[in-house]
Amino acid sequence: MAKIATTVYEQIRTAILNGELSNSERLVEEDLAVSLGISRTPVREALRRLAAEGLVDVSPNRGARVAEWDVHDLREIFDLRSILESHACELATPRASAAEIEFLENICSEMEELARTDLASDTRLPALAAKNRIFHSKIIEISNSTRLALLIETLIHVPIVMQTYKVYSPDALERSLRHHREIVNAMKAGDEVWASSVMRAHVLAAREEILGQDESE
Amino acid sequence: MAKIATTVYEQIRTAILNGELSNSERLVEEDLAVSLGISRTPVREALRRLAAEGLVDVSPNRGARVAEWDVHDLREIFDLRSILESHACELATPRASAAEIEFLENICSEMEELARTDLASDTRLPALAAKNRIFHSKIIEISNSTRLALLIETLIHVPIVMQTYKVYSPDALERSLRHHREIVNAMKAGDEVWASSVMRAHVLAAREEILGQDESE
DNA sequence: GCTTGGCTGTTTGTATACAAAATTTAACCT
DNA sequence: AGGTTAAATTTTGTATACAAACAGCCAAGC
Repeated sequence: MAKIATTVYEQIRTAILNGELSNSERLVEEDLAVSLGISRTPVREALRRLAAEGLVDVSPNRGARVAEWDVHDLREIFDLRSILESHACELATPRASAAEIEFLENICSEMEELARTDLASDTRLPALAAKNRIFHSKIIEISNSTRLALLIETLIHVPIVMQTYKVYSPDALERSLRHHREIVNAMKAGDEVWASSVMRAHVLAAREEILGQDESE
Repeated sequence: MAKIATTVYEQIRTAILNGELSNSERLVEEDLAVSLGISRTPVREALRRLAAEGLVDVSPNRGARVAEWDVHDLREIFDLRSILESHACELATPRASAAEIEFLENICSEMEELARTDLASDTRLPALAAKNRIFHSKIIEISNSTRLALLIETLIHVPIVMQTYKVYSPDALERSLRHHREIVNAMKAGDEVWASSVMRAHVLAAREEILGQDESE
């Protein structure tokens, strides 16, 4: 029952992230409002929030379009993620409690289990992506830096993370899961240099996996 | 004239940054609107933008307050700045043209000149802070990464940078200027590791200079 | 005396109405 | 026919009006 503006924000957001709104499509406030059965005011607020996040571009008096990113943008995003998430690891390592380590280990086990089984099911990839997201979020949470969390948040657009697993080869997937394990082991050992290095490699490996695919298009 | 929302956004922003709106003061939409002679709508938009930037906190149905930061927040900000700005240096170094290097050298000279003279004038510190900002911005611009620029932008709240120079001892000021020179030299030499290392040190030194003062309060 | 419940005033959230700007359409002139 | 201008339509920006949520307060009950 929360604010309509928040609801519509999430709706538009997921619509963009699922590719339902295609390339640089215009987002007319009135149209969105009537199609959602509400007024322009909350639509407007939602669009501004999306603009602040970089998911849509707005020009004065000319309205909003869904933002577009090319290979260069993706490189930037993964570069920055690799830096910021490895920093999160560095901060998190000396702070992580035994319970938190265990939590991360459980995620690892669950993901490994998912990867082994259910190869046919099309719920497998979304499930893996969701667990992956929890894993990374947890480390950021442990790092206990609100601003760092905020920066990474604005950088990670879920659809990309989602697609990550879509294009993953079985080999890349296994490497990814091994990275997760290694990160937790490093944190458990209290070795923040080790942990942050693996995280850096982890994100950069994902970058190459995705960009390799993209360039073949 | 341009959009009222943008104007009022800038007004509130500078008011906050100049400390005219004190500690976690409530920002009532109606009050701001009447005091500016406009309606609530653009005020609302301005407040949301400021919230996205982290300059104000808004709670649902409870309105906006100016955000507050403590020593811990400042540590976070400078830590992240040190990482991101040093990354900017790394990216900028192989890209910098001769003209851009010269531009940076000129800024260095101008700042050194300012530091030497005008010791009494109270325009000296604002002038130094302004040049300092241009120096850092230029490097970020050369790095040619829009997202990186965006992240740093959201991190740097001008008042803090301003205060930086206010609390600087003559010794710290000289070190800061020498850092700038060294950064440019490293970039000129095409040594991105050198350049980014100095930048990292530069920002971390600023952090200690400021936090040392803050903790004595 | 302390808590609890509802009342009132204030403030935010949403809807609608109107004004300004931009884009499209159409007509006009050469 | 082509291009230029002017009206018409669409769309954003701002103002206002109304509804819902919240905060403070007083009174009633335990």
